Amino acid sequence: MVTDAKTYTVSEAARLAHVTVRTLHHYDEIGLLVPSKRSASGYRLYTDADLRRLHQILLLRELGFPLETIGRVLDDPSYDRATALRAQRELLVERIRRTESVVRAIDRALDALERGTEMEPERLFEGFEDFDHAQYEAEARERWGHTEAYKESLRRTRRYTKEDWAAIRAESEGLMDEFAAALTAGKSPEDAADLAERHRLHIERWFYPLTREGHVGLADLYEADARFGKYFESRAPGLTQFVASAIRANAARAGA
Amino acid sequence: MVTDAKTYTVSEAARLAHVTVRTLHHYDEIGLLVPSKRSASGYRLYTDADLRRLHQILLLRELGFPLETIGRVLDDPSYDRATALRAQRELLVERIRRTESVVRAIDRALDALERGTEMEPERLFEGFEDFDHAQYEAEARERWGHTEAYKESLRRTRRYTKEDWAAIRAESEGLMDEFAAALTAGKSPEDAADLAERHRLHIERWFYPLTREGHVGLADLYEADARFGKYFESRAPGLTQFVASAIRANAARAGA
DNA sequence: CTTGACCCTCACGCAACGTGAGGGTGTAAC
DNA sequence: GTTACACCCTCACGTTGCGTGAGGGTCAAG
Repeated sequence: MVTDAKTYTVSEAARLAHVTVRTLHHYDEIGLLVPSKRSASGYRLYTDADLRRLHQILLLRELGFPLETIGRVLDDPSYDRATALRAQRELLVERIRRTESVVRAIDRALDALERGTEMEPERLFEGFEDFDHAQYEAEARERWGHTEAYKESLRRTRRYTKEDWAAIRAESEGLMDEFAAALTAGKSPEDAADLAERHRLHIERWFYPLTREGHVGLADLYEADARFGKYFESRAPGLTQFVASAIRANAARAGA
Repeated sequence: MVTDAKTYTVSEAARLAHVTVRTLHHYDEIGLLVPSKRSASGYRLYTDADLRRLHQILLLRELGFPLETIGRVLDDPSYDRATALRAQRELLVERIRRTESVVRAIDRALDALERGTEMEPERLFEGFEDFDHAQYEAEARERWGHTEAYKESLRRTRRYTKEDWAAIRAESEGLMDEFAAALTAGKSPEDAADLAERHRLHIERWFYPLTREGHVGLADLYEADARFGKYFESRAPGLTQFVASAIRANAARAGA
């Protein structure tokens, strides 16, 4: 691939992308979008590749993801632009559907107004049940390691109801509780291997196929990502390490 | 109208509207949505009317308006729910169109990827040219006083291009510059009446029919709303009062 | 050289909540 | 009556993602 010689100044890039210069400064500052070049006088110079990354950033931002998450996604070794674009497309289509739902609720409200009747509150707020970002994100975090896995989980989860999500959450929380209990009871990671296996099956059932090798990769992710650490540690100090070790113990005994 | 006996606790209202309890606390705190009742123990109790107001809040929030603006709109004496719903509907439909545009840009990006070609940057970011809230807001501020006027201006402005907006802004800025120059030169508001007339015609041309009486109402708004004050004062100290007085002088001489 | 548009870094401030802390209320079960 | 649990209150620190200057440098045209 030929080196891209065309560059844009910060204001040019901002204008093209419909964002502010300050936004681009900020993204540079936090390492989200660092311009590929700087002029001799220190001016930021953005390349086409930079603009493509910016496009991804704006798509995910539009979908409501926090910048920190966006950065992690884009920097993941398994990140693949085509797959990401497709996934983002699906989420955007879903968003359109929801907005259409809001519009229909407006129509019904206008209708009720003209008839002098009242709408049920639930129907008034249709379309506002935005997908739960925390939920999506927690689950998404378990996916990012595997792009194909992400795709598969998207295929599956798109049809999940609130009840499904509630069940997923209950099951997940239950497993975490049991991990915490095992740790508190002084058990070793090897003793918790069954729990790890159940955890793996939980992901397999609800999200995507997960080999034990993949599970170990996930354990690495748990240890590396401070947000997982925060989640686990809030339950029991040392839980992150414990879960990760249990996962490794599970993989090791399967290999035995 | 019969008094509405049905009430909802804060969590019930939050669940119905798909927002958090904290959000409702916050809205109460800032006076945006104050529950109609409180129980003997101090619990917030929301009525159906409260939920209808919340619906409006969420619609305008969804469209990107700041809460302060939302509050002003809903508290305006000329606020009319049906008209507001219709206007919001139109803005939401526009938003759907823009998101569809984003999706089409994704499709083109995927196409280019498969062909190994590159997209023009402008086309990559199509759909992200979100309507300029500051612009809309500045212009909307000139509308709120008259609901019919708002409707008319919406009808007109929906088809305005970026060039139109640029022209509007240039004209508006130009007028403001001339007002500031007149003030700085020590002219009286009476001497600036012609400018006021041009200002009135500017609004008539781009937004809605504006009588001189209506123009005076606008002058009142300029003086009453701190945000206008901020805008004018940033150009020249005392400009708010000057413009308002010029508008009144213009109306007075037309009556002479 | 001057002017005007653009560039840089630095940094205070804000909107809109999120997340506890600490304590009260209501209801059902024991 | 006590306990447990889910919900309620106010208070308040903190976060995210910029907006808005301040103060000064760069570039190109007149």
